[in-house]
Amino acid sequence: MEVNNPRYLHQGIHVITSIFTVDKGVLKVLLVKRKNNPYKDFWALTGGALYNDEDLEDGRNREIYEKTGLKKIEVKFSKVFGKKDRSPVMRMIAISYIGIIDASKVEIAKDTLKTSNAEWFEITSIPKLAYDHNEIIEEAIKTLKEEILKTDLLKVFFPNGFTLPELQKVYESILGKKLDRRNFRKKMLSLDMIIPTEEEEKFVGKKKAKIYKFKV
Amino acid sequence: MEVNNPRYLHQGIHVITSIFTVDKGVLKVLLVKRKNNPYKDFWALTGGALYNDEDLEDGRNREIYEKTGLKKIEVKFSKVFGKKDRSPVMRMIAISYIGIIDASKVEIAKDTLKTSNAEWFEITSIPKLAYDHNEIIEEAIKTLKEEILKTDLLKVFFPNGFTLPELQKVYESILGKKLDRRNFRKKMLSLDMIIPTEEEEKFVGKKKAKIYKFKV
DNA sequence: GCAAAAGTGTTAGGAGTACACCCATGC
DNA sequence: GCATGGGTGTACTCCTAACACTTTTGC
Repeated sequence: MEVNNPRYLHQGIHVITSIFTVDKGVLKVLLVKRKNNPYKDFWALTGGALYNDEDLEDGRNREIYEKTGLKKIEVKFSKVFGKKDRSPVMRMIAISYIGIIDASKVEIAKDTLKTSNAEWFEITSIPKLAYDHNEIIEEAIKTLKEEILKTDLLKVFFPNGFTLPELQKVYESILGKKLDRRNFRKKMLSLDMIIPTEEEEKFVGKKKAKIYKFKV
Repeated sequence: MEVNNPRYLHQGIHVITSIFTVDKGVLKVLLVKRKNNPYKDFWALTGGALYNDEDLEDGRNREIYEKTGLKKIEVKFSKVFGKKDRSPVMRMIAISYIGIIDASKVEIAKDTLKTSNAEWFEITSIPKLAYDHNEIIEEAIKTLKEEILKTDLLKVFFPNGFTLPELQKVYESILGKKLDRRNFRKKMLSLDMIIPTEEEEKFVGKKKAKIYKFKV
């Protein structure tokens, strides 16, 4: 490879994570406000340019940390975006991931080196974003809906266990549709992903539900 | 983004396609022999570095063309490879795709600007390849097995239609296992991907099989 | 006793898998 | 008539989806 061929110069890799949460039954995505050009003062997904001395996964985690203060987020790959003009500065490829956290349990840094704000936006009211991030979010939402049916991504909401009705509400919020209680229960138990505990809910003005946990 | 931050410099994107074929019931992958460093005289998958003035898909097609003379290959995305040291020259991310062609119907250029040879290798006897291409092929084979069950990638073998036993043999070669004739037929017909024609096989010393075509 | 939410079982349809026999052809 | 390979049907299992009644609790 002729490193100095001008056609190879000035290329980079964006590592971008669509971080979701469910807040009072509503699916939201975390957006940060950019301090710098390009797209100064635009809202954007968390992410940025990969360094040339770090693995892809490390760069992604670093970007999440730098722009939100969050560490150790479990993510899944979503898609690659490679239009030549997707960045106005230079040629950037984007590798897109999804993650999900419990917004009520974490503190998001609102003012960082590169961001002046951070907010949770309902996915039905996302503003015009920097770069092609609107398109990236759309694909990320599709990936999210597929992944929660195959993995235990949602365990972040229930570090101390959950009742099946609670879990079902989170699924319904993300999938955007009602599920049948009996079928949901059957499905979850058949996936071999959760186990019942001896505990029950407390202090509720109704029948107490049994508490489950995700398997380790 | 500070374009001149040294940590952003010298990065590039490999666009790599594992091109498969089935030849006399054996799954093979196309490898080319490199003329230049790094990995001079090593066998490698078809692919190379993306230019900074072309879309990802265009770069992938250009690389296939430059290294094999092939045009218009339909491909599917496989995986991203992002270890920081996967190239000894500079930091390169690899975007990996799969494709499949009928080796008997195309002429592969054996001597190009960057390659001194091109051969079909059985996937059970692949040599030590350039870069991390051995790992990329392994993942590509997984992707291939998934995709042929969901898409009409195999239509390249049958431009003039096919009988179900013929099609089944190709599936068996790729999946590496025998399939039940009755179940295969049911599955194929239920996928709504093929349609029967009025024709039959000719000149065979046995019962004539009906000829099918892939839907447009 | 009543409102609120949890828990439970059955049935029907579709997909996958396993398996055995008859049919058309060329020799 | 026999060897070769094509064509077909049935039964079982599993998963999905639709659907209604009973139980526990707090007030």
